[in-house]
Amino acid sequence: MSETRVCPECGSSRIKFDRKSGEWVCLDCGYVFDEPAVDMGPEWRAFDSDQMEERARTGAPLKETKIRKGLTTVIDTHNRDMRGSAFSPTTKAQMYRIRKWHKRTTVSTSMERNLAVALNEIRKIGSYLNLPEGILEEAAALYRKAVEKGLIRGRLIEAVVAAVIYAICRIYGIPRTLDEIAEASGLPKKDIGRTYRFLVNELDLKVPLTNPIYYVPKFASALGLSGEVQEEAIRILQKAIEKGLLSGRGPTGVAAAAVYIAALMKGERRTQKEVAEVAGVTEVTIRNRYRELKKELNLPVNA
DNA sequence: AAGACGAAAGTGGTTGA
DNA sequence: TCAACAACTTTCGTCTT
Repeated sequence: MSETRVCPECGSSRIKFDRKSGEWVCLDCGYVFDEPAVDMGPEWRAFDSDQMEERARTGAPLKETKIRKGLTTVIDTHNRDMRGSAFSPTTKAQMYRIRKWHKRTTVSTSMERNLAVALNEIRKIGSYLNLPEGILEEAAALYRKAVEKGLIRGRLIEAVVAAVIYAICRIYGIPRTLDEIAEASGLPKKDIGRTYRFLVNELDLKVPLTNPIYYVPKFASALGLSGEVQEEAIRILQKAIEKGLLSGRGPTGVAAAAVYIAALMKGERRTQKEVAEVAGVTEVTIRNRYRELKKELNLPVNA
């Protein structure tokens, strides 16, 4: 949060706070900043989920996400007043307009309710997977887009949320596998995958294919390996990418093999089983990738 | 005895007719 | 909609440390 803001559109530093809309606006080109003008976050910090629950004093109760909590009102269409006599044409027209707007505002709140449930779910999965705040914001934005396009109908909110999070993670290079998302959301992998593909199609998302390098730090730290090993593994992967060895291969398998080899080379040996465990693949896959990498890059692994 | 290796059969998902 | 297909898993026997 620096004081000297610069407009990303035109480079001007003449940024002003617009009280009406509550946003920061560039005076030269009218660019509106994304960030909320007010820090909506809590003034306290929580270091684990227990503290989070303990310290939070706002927000919806976690257990009680009942959709029908609000009362609903419907205006009838009899066009009679309380004594049963018919409305005059003027009143009738007025009532028509009232009904119209009543309906419209009700529809919009049902969307809000949908969004509220989804946001709750996003937070839940996000905290389970330790996702950064910005990613959750992006996920929420994408979900909103999906709702506006009417893509939720006939689908579980949870499934859409999981798919959205998976997509955002891939777009931003946060290494989370479909398996992890499935576990966090309690939904079968199959459903999430299907919904994910649907969203990618409908929303024209451009999702880059996962770079195995993203997984290296994750696996290495889970195995307690040094930074040197990480660097070596990344070097191996870069060479493999140059040689086009990775097409069609699962990114986790390749990353796991690279970490395994790097550990071997740096004398921090881990068994294939251990590596397979943290990577969520089998030993056999690691062996196959290992064989390919060793042969194609003729690596100096003691044999 | 544990880990590494590789062959063979099985599985779930994608693709193209 | 169905069959072919590639990647990956499971299982199991053998070899190495």
